[in-house]
Amino acid sequence: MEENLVIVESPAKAKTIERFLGKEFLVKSSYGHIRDLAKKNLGIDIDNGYRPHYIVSPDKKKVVSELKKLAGSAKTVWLASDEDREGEAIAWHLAEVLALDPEKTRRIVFHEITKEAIQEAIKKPRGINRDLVNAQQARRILDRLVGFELSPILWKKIQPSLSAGRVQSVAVRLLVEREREIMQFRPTSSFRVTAQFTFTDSKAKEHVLNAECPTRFSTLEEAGNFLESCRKARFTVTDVSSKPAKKSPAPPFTTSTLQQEAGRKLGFSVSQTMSVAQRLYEAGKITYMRTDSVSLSQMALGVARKTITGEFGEKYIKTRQYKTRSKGAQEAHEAIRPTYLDQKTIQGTQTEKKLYELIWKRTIASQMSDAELEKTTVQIGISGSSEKFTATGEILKFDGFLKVYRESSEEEEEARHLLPPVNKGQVLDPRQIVATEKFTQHPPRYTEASLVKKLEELGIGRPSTYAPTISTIQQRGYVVKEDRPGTSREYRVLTLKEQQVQSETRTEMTGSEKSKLFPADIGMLVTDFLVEHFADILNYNFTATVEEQFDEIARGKLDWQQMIDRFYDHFHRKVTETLEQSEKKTGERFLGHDPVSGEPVTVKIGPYGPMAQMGESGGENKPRFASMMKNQRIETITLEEALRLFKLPREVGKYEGKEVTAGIGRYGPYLKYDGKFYSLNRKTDDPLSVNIERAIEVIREKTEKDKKKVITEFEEDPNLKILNGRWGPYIKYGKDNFRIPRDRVPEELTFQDCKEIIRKGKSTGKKKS
DNA sequence: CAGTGAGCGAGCTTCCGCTTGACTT
Repeated sequence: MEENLVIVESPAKAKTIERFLGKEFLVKSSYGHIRDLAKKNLGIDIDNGYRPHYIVSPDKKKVVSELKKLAGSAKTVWLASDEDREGEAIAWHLAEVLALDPEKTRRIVFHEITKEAIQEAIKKPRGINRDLVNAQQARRILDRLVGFELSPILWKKIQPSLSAGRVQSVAVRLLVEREREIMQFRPTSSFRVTAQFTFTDSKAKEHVLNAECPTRFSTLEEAGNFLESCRKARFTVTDVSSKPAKKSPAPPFTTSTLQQEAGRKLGFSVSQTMSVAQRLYEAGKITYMRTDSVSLSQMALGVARKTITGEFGEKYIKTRQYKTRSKGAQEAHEAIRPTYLDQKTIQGTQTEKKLYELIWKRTIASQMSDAELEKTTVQIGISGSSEKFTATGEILKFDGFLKVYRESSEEEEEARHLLPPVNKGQVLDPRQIVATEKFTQHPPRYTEASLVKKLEELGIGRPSTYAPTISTIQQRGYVVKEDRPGTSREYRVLTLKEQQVQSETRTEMTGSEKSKLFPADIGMLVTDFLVEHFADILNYNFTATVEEQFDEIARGKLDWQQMIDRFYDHFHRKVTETLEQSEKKTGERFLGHDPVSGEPVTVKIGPYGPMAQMGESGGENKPRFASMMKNQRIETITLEEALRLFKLPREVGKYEGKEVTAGIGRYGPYLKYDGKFYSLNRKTDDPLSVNIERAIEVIREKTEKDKKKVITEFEEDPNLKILNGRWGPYIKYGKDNFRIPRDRVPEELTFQDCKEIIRKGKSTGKKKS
């Protein structure tokens, strides 16, 4: 029996700490929260002071019973969960569920995982901070109330299975509003003039100097006039000035900045970054990856100094301690850094290595000297004109941290080079002067990582929820992540060369997008609905406002039930009102009349997604319906595009004497042949124009695949089959599926074998909550 | 992997934040 049981949140942390504490200490993990509100009937007794009804989460039953046993036999139980609101609540739930005797229970916290810090913590135990626990309960209850009262309104008024919440609904709103800005955006153009000059120095060496006119000309005519005025002009250097500049490194990684940089530099998605980081953490290579803190431990700072001295020398060192500036940060952990900073690389997969090296570089760079630059500006006068040209250059005097790490924004900057040695008074020869038409850009669409950044700035969501939030809004269909091709656009160019001005038109690609988040129709509809009825919750400051109140609760200045009551009173009234009064929302938009029948054509969200309708329900003729295509949007589809949809399903041709038709169904575009359905490729096949050759190809491919799908069929019972599925072979019996034991060969199973497996094994399907 | 249509039925869906494996129809 162990004298002492220490409980932390993460098993990897438990392993490390156990090494520091010695034999009398057994360190175990709770795997995060062990209890949560019951899912049935809200899990909150509203009439009894919002009393929460907690139950042990099904997947935590095992952990809890093990901890209970160990706690019973230990002399002292040390609750060492994180020092933030959630951590305090975990400690409290543990004390409750394990029925810990207060006499033998101690609450401790440490900020670094080092032997000293932990031993220090053991010397200074305290009790559980009930105010902090209450702040967490208020947070939890508020989120449950909002989520479980808003979502059912959406099921009734818009579509089943939709969801709304304090965090996700605001995330979608950000995307919807940005998309609307982009839709309304009209680019304007102006002309940018650049010049290439040459001159020879005293040693008769020729140099090239690139310069730009700071004035933008709004029309082709103005740009032309300017070039005309340059035709016979003299160009003289009127001023050369230099000034020093500095660049400082970025702070070490937090969850959010790691996600951003891994996205930009390595092309990782937010969830990919987190799972690679998790593996690095579990292998002991990096510190905890869900953190909002930018601070480094004293120990880490020391090792950083040593490593930098060894790698680059003394003058590259500048020890810095960063302070977090993001709202609502709780800083229970360190920044994300390598556990051993003297390890520049590690063993592992390619992705693990890449992410580790990124973290190493960022951490080391944060402790290095500023880069020193010299910025030079050259002014060039034009005779007979008040306009001028300027040339700028940058020289790196001392690289400092840039030796190891550049933020992506710095990388993207044009590589500025050294200017040629010009002096004031130097006369320049114009080789060519070019006026190019440039268009203004619409505001950028969000990527996964830039959305996380925005949420963090607004104080919405936590490091542990950024990745899940991003996937939830995609799963609900509110948002899609995709690439979109650009369109070509013409732009005009004027070139002055050898005293001649020439005009031409060129084309460029514009507006192409890669891995961007686009709101779908349902996301726009739900957002509009929520903003209309629950403006306060959809407000970007809602979280910040309630966070202030949670903080007051944590400081013992506000009663949590009072706070919730004040919120719920107003909120619930709005809920009832909306359920009673608001109409079902379909986002219907009228497009025009069908030129053939004269029937009205509308688009809206139907029970199976966005659809077009011709004719009115309840009118003389039954209305016709057609699903919209994946790339069409209710807000932007035209009458012509909608009319084309009604041409489906259409006959494609004949194959072996039987008719092949094409249409769009619930699961995308399809072919129908001989009573069976064949999916078309969403991206490359268009059911409106697909030809019979392609159709036959699709049908043949599918037939081939289906042949391989069935491994065995039984005469004894046609309901029983051995099939090849997504996760390998399995047994299908009626509606239920069964796994095949690992030691059996699927091809050799007999009817009796299968019956046996079915009898023994319970279905792998449907899980109970 | 399967399923391809426009409201009968019965009952379910849903939130945010902590944390990892188990194992998907």
